Formats: sequence, C-alpha cells, structure tokens
Amino acid sequence: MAEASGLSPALSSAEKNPLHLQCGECPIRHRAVCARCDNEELTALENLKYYRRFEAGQPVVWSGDRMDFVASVVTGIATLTQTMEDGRRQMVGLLLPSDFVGRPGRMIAGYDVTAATDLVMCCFRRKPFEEMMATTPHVAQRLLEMTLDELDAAREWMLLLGRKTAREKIASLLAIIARRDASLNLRRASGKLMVDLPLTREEMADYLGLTLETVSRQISALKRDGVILLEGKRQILVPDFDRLLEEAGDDCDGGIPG
Amino acid sequence: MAEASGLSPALSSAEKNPLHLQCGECPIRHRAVCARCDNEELTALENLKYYRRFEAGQPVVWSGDRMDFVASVVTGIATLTQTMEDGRRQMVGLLLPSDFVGRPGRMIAGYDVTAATDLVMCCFRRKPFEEMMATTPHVAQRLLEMTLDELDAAREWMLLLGRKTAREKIASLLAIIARRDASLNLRRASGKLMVDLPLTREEMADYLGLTLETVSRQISALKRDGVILLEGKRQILVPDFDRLLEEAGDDCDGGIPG
DNA sequence: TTCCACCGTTGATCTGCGTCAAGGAAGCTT
DNA sequence: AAGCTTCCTTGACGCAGATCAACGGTGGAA
Repeated sequence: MAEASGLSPALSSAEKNPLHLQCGECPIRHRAVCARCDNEELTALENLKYYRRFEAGQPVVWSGDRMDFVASVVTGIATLTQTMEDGRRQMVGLLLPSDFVGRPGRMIAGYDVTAATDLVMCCFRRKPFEEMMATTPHVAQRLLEMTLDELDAAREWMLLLGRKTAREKIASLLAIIARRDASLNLRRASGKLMVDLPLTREEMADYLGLTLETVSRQISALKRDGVILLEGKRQILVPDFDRLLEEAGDDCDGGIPG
Repeated sequence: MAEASGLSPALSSAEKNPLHLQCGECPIRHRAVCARCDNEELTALENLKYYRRFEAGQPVVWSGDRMDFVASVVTGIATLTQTMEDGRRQMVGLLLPSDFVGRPGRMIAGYDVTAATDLVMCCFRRKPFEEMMATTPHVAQRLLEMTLDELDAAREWMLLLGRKTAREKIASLLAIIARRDASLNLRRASGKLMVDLPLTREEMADYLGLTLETVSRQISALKRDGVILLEGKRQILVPDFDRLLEEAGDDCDGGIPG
C-alpha cells in the first residue's frame, strides 16, 4: 500500500478521532465489518491512514497491482475507477463511510482507488484478516451481506449505464446521493431537501458514463425545469423528491428515510 | 418460488443426472458453494428443479418479489434482468453452471431470473441455508469469495456499458463467452477456437446495452473484417483470440486457459 | 404441404450525446 | 494587484447508434 507520507492533516476535532465517530470505540461502524464493538481482534488490527484529495490530474492511491489488504472508509469518499489504454474512464465504485474495498483471498486489484475527498481509511493486512475471518464466523457473514449489497447496487448501476438517458442518469445520481446522505444526517431547509454534491462534474460524468459537458447541461436543464434548485455549484435543493425519482425513471420505491 | 410445474423434461442421459455432471456425487461443483463433496448437510438439502427455456415473450421464473432461497445453476443458463416501466431492459447477471443467485439475509429480489436455456438449478431454502452458513464457516467463506468474483465481473461489465463502443462491446462479449466456455470444455476446430453463442441477438443486446439491430450489424462487421467466422448463426470460429481481445479494447490480460 | 412464430439481416433516416471550442467564476500563489 | 489553475457553463457541429421498416430462413404444428 502506498504510504500517505508527509501528511500533516489539518482536521477538525471530530475528524481527529475517527475512532469515536462511528460507534464509540470501534474504528469500524456497526454497518461495516465489526458486529460487536468489543471484538478485540478487530480493534487490535486497527490501522488508520489519511489520504488527501488529489490535486491536478488525480493520481491513484492504489493502482491495479497488489492488494493484500482490506480497508474500510471511516470518513471521506473514495472512488473505484477502471481506465482503458486510451484514457476512457468509468467509475465502478463509490465508497462512503463504512464501505470497504479489498479481497480476502485474492491479491490483484482490478481498478484504481482514489480519494475523492480527504479520506480516512481503516486498513487490515490480508493475512491477519483472513485468520480472523476463519476464527470469527460473524465477520465473514457480515462481510458477505455487505458484498451482496454492493452487488445489488452494482446491478442498479448497470441498468443506469446501459439503458437510461442522460437526464435520467443525472436524476438517478442525485437521488442516490440524497438517499445516502439522508441515511446519515438528514438536512432540510424550509421543508425542502438539501443535498450537497461531493463530486466534481467530471467525477459525475465518470460515474454515469457521460461527458462532463453533458452532465453540466442536464443539471442546467433540471434546474431550468424546476426539478432542482442550485445553491452555488455543489449544493442543490430538491423541492419534490418524488418528482426527482420520476425523472430518474426509477421504479425503485422508497423515498427518504426519516 | 414458482414451481416448474407440468414439465416433462426430455433431456439427454447426461442431463438426466446432473448430480454426476459436476463432481461425481455432489450436486454443486467445487467452484460453487460446496468446498467438500462429503458435506452431508449440503447434499441433504439438495433440491433440484427443472425449468424450460421460455417461449414467446420470455416470462420470468421469479419476478421481483420474495426470494427466500439460494440457488445454484447445475446445467443451463439463467439470466438476471432489470426492467423499467416502459419496457427498457438491461441484463445484470449471466449465470452459468456453478453460479448462484439468492440472498442469505435479505428477502427481496431486485431483478427477474429467467431461463435462457433449459435449466437445472439446485435450490436451498433460506432458513436451513443460513443455519448451515452459521455452523459451517468454510461455506460462508466460499460464498464470499464467489460474491467478490461476481462483483469484479460486474465492475468490468460497468466499464463495458459506460464507455465501450458497440464494436468493442460485441468483441468483449464474445471474448467473455469464449473464455468461460473454454474454462469448462475447450473445443478447437482445425487450430481455431470454436465458440457457440448461447444467447439470441436480443439477449446479447440486453447484455450490452444495445439494440438487437446494432448487435447484428456489428457481428456482421466483425465477420466481414475477418475477426470471426460464422458457422451458422449461433456458432462462431475465432481464428485469432488476441485479435479479438484487441477489438474488445481489453487491457484485461490473459488468453484462453489450456 | 401450408401456415405461423421466432430469429436474424440489412437499409434509410433521425437524434442524443460526444466533440471541439470559447469564456466566465472562484480560489491559490506571488 | 496580476496571473495561474481548477471547475463549470454554453454554443455549434458531427456521428454512433437508435428507430422504423422490409425481408429471408428455419422449425414446429396442423
């Protein structure tokens, strides 16, 4: 793993103690690997690393080589991207806090992992992780469930990539971000739903299989049509979430929790 | 689960005993769930079902409702597809022998499961499966590995859907089928690689996020350019596999095993 | 045999999105 | 302040692939 060398992280006090952001003592949220906070094997393996959002041409944190570890996002956002020789790029994973990357059992990464924001990850070396999996069955089960969730998300994503129009893709992404955002900390402004976009237009384009120009145009169009309101460039207001879902072409039932 | 009722399967002798197709005694291949053929819990739960390839408008074997089971393909091919209200369809999974569907822990299917060919599946009810998972750690681990493999495949697929041209998509699909085909039983005719397409043009289109017309045109183009030869409509000869990979835009190293 | 359903091919035309290009706004460093 | 970089927006144009349409081949049923 590439060392996050020379970083002198200027973080808020909450971010300084990511251990306590999640479930009090355990570096990994309940939703993540650890199902019991008092799991000593897990906390003993704890190994936090900082990564800065990359400036200029976003180089990767890890490229497509050895990946003999498992890592869980504590704070920040990481992206998984695949790149073709000629530079075409497709995002294939978006890791929010409590999501994980890595392959117990296999060793080669098939994608780049990049810090989309400043990022704190909790890393486990492969060997001890595997031993722990073998001796602690509930960890393997939890991991299986999370992986199946990821797979379901990937399949939704495939429908988006293969069959949705640009406008539907944008609306879908906004709905996804809004929903995940809301599941953590719901924020409403004057009865409307407030969402901020953690991604640049280019990153959205890579997520959606579009160009950044098309992303920009469609966001403008949604704004023009009153589906969303822009508050600056990276923050949107959603006056009517159901309308947004409609634009997304989602049969996916379910609004915002809370 | 929908019963495959009223089927009087007219199958070859090999297909009549799918138990013995895979690893002699166990209905599930080594690659699949069962890591030890003598696992009595597994074989005791064994529950084989036949499904016919659906004629006319392909209805689904299971639609997006309860899915309180886990099932593994023994012989044949199953597809997972998602459909939007207006009928747009995207394939999100292609299950060959030893692949599985199902959600230990969760209950709702997010996609249709369809028999693309006549199909034999080995089904486990959720409850006993979960109990077994809890008591037999190597099953959970094996399942996790398989799920991670699926996830990797899904991510390759996302690159294909989001960024590849129609020609590259077709070449990629042919390469994928050839590779999976070869990993089971390699067949070569006069030094060339012989692959038969288990999917209709429409199913390929759903796989690739294209229309069936475009699929047909691009296959014709690849044939015209000598990348492939057609032997009938559902069987192709690949004179040069590396050439095919090149057309696919794959940096994905690795030719045909064997 | 005829009829019909399904599957595949090919042509003509249309259009959504990519491509190329120019420029504006915000945040830096010097 | 000026000047840089990064991020975003908007316009003009072209093309890959969708859409609409016609037709051929094959296999099963009557």
